[in-house]
Amino acid sequence: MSTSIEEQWAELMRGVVDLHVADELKKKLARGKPLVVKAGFDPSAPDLHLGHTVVFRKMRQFQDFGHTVVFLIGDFTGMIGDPTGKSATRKALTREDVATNAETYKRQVFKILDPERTVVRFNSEWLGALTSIDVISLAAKYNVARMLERDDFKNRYRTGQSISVHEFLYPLMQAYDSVALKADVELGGTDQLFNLLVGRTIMQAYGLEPQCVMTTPILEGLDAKVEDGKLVGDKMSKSLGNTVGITEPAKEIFGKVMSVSDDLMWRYYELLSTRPLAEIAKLRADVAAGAAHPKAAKVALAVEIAERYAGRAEAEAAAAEFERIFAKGALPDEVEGAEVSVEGADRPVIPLAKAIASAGLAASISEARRLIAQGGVEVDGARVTDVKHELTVGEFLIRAGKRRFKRVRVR
RNA sequence: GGUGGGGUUCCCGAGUGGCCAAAGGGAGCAGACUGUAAAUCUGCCGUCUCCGGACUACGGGGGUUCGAAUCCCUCCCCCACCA
Repeated sequence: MSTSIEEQWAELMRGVVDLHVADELKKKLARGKPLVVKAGFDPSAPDLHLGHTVVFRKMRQFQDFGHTVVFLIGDFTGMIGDPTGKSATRKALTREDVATNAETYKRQVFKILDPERTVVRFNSEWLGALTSIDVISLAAKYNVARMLERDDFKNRYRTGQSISVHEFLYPLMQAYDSVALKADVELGGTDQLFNLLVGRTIMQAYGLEPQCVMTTPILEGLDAKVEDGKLVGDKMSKSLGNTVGITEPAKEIFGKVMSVSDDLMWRYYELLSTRPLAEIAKLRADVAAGAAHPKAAKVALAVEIAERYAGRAEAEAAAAEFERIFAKGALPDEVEGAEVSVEGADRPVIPLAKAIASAGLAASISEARRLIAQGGVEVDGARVTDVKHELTVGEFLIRAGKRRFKRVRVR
């Protein structure tokens, strides 16, 4: 806790979208006592990606300044189901599921968080103990008009779509978590703003000092692009296939980060890098002025991220291999093997297109033919453009496109 | 419950009897260029092929027709507005 409040402040505000209320937070920090920083997570199967890490990084910053982070697993609220549209009744998780998922969370999340300063809690602990009377008196502390201010509810109410009564209970339960934990700060994505603010109101109703609320942005997916000077793109999400999972191998993490557009790179720098903002700003200015190379900047970012989740040696190896394959056009470290059979004893050959398809280098023979015709195929280092090319018995190194290689044995 | 609008190739979306393997966009892939799997440009983008073609495809099933994604019947599923 030797860091000055001013220094803490600058880092803590980094990448933050909403903060309620700045003065209160300053006051809390000024007391010099470790704050209780809470963030809640759904107990369904966690498969964390970089998008989730934005809030984890913010949690880590608090830890680095000596504060205590409560990693709250919403096993009880998970049973209510987050009120988001009509997403069919979610299947209830068993106690074992929750326990397994919690372990998975820990394994992944401690790549970022400091285990020493993290307290893992489950909200069934206190929510499960509430009686009906308790729940009703909790419900009495908030009113429907304000509940309907939430965008999601507002829209559904306006258009006459259904809002189940229990959905109103979800934010209240989440708020009660803050009461139970006496949270000083609650963190969440911008989509959580309303729920987090309910926490403030409810805490006050229980006679507690209200928590401060801080939201972090929803990270754009790998495919985000810049149009008219603005970053546009969907959020990073598993179902959109534009994620980088934090348990992926270094090679994947590195390659995926490298595939991000130059514009998006700066956004990732801001939200995912641990480098000081001033340093990033300088790097960006240097790149813009031609004094620094954008590729070098991207490599540095990709290494930083890959290193954090896959280890230093792995990250460096991934970077080296990337350079070798894409910049110099050399072979990857390991080339997978595949076996294909010739057409028959009387004709001991196989059309190249067919070999490519059955070796799994192309989805179909037609696709393999196109690939050949377009000049995307090399056999033992020599480009083959003849669609009718045939391979005889033997072993060949086949390259299909830029990054698919296989050592194919024809027999 | 009533009324209206829909379900098309990976996604969005045009097509309302033959010129439709089906416009356009996105995604994806390849090539060129480069600074990278950025950006940009060009091309490809159902399957199989003895490269002549053949086959499969427009929610499911049935029918009309020489011929249907397009017309008719029926079933299933969505969405919008009204109560």
